[in-house]
Amino acid sequence: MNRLKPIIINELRPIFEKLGIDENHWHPLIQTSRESSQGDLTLPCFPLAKIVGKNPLEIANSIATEFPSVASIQQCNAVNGYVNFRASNVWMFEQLPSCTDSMLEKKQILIEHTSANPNGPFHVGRARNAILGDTLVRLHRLAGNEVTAEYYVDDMGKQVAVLAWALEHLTKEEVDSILADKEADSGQWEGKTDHQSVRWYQAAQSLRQSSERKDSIEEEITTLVHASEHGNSEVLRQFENAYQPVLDGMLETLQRLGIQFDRFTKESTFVINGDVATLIDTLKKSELHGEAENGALFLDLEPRGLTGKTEFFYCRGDGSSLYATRDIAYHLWKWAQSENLVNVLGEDHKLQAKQVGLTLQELNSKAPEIVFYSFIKLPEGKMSTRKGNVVFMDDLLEEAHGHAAQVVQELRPEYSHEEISTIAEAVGTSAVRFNIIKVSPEKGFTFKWEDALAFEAGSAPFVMYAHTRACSIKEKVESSKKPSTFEIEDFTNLPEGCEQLLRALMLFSDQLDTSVMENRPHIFANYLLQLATSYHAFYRDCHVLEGNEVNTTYYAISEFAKNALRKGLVGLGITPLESM
RNA sequence: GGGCGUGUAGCACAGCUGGAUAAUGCAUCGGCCUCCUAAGCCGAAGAUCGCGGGUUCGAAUCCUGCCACGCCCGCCA
Repeated sequence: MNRLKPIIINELRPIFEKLGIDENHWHPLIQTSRESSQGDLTLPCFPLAKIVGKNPLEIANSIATEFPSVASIQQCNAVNGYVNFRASNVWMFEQLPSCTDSMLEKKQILIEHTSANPNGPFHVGRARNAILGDTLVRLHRLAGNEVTAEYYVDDMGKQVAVLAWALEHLTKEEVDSILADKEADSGQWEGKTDHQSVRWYQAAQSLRQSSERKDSIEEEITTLVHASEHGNSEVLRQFENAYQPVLDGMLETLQRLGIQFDRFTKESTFVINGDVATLIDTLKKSELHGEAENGALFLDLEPRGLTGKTEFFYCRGDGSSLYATRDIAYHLWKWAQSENLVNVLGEDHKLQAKQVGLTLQELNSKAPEIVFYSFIKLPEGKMSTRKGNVVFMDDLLEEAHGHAAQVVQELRPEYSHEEISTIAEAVGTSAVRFNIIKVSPEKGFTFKWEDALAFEAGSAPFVMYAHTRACSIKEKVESSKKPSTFEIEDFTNLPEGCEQLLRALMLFSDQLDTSVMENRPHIFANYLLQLATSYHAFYRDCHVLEGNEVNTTYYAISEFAKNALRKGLVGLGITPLESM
């Protein structure tokens, strides 16, 4: 309804000039109505009462009385000190072709997300990052922004080192015997590289903890880590051979969720090309610079507002860099690639991100925008690969597919196996995505199968179904032979469901823009539920096909809604289906 | 101990730059397929918005104290 604002403001201007109230006072008061039954936009007059020394009810009344009659506004009335404006049906109908267009200025943006260590299969704990990140990518694209989706590959450091060490030193038999006391692998994912490699990683983790060899193993791993951090190309190649198959497996899983990346940037890049060394030299010259007894270097960020432990270490005593140091080098590089940066990070990275951001500012660069999210827990508690307390994304998606197939089978027994499988895949993956994306990221999230696989109202299939109904109408209209048509000429008295849908469509760009501006996809997800609900109401009240007659007005509205639904679904990474 | 976040019906969740009767879904109870796909629609019931103070014409929303839960406070990544 933001498109209605300029119209209203135009008409209000002379009225407020007469009242002697400055634009700065009344302009920002105009807001979307809380109660849509009252109107579309509302102007509360309470704050104005003080300025002119009048009763707010009086002010509201006089504004409403003086408000001229305009084609775009159906109604302007005063209630309890509020002035309510209601858009006219004709105006809304005219707006339909452009209702999905974002009103924001287009920008260039680099979104880094997921960036999970390639040391094992994707689990649902990591899924929130990937789904949140990918949805942001999609919504920014829907809003017309030029987006690069980027994955930062952690190709050095301890986790990869452990994996590389294990692959070099352990045979399959050794791995099997070390993991023998663990729950047996179902074997379902035997052919998938990430599931294979993770067994070596787990075996190594087990040895590091309890075997007699643990000290020597630790030493070997530490040697590898340090070699990688000094840019040792042979070790880095060994690492790559270890992690690449795992990463490929993870990406395969993500692909199934519709998640893809434009670019992969390796952490080691900035060690090898000297950026990290240059950065360390620069930081040494900072006025915040400090040095520990063993030669390790830090920045004291206290003067920049950090509290608690304010030393931020960027260089070890042996001269090697730390993860955060490389991250800063990476960010300096990213700023050269794009005007806007967004990172998606777990809440455990808050302090780290603060340190990186402050240091970037210290270097006359900027801190990126960051979307933080809380972790996904399981009902049994925190997810932990070591304890085997994980739900693998592959298992989840398989389960979702199976469950969806069962539902389709029951609901549409006439469909072929292939049709059922296609629908089940779309419904299953979409439901998983939607289940995670519809809640605000800072909210703690407990993963429950029953929620992920709930296909009723409030879920992805609910929205998909609205789209399907619209597709079905289109097909019926197109296949009916030379239907007679009629259109509605009087828009003043449309059925409730029709008005509701028009109103919902008018909110598309508002909601998309807010969602994109604030980087909060759940806003748009919830809006899409509202849009679907409204379409169902329209479907209930307005029949496009009545006998052999096509109501072209309704048909036009249905088509615009179908388009909006499709765009919205794609924006959330949900697969729009023609039939389901 | 310090920092950040969360606390809204039985469950889950929206609303948080202060505004009207706190929105939605699940679960519960009742109704709708001779009518474009019932994965839908209609209705009922269900909320001391964690607790206490404060600011205000007006507080779920802002301030403050307390309580509960989560995350962080590595020369790890």
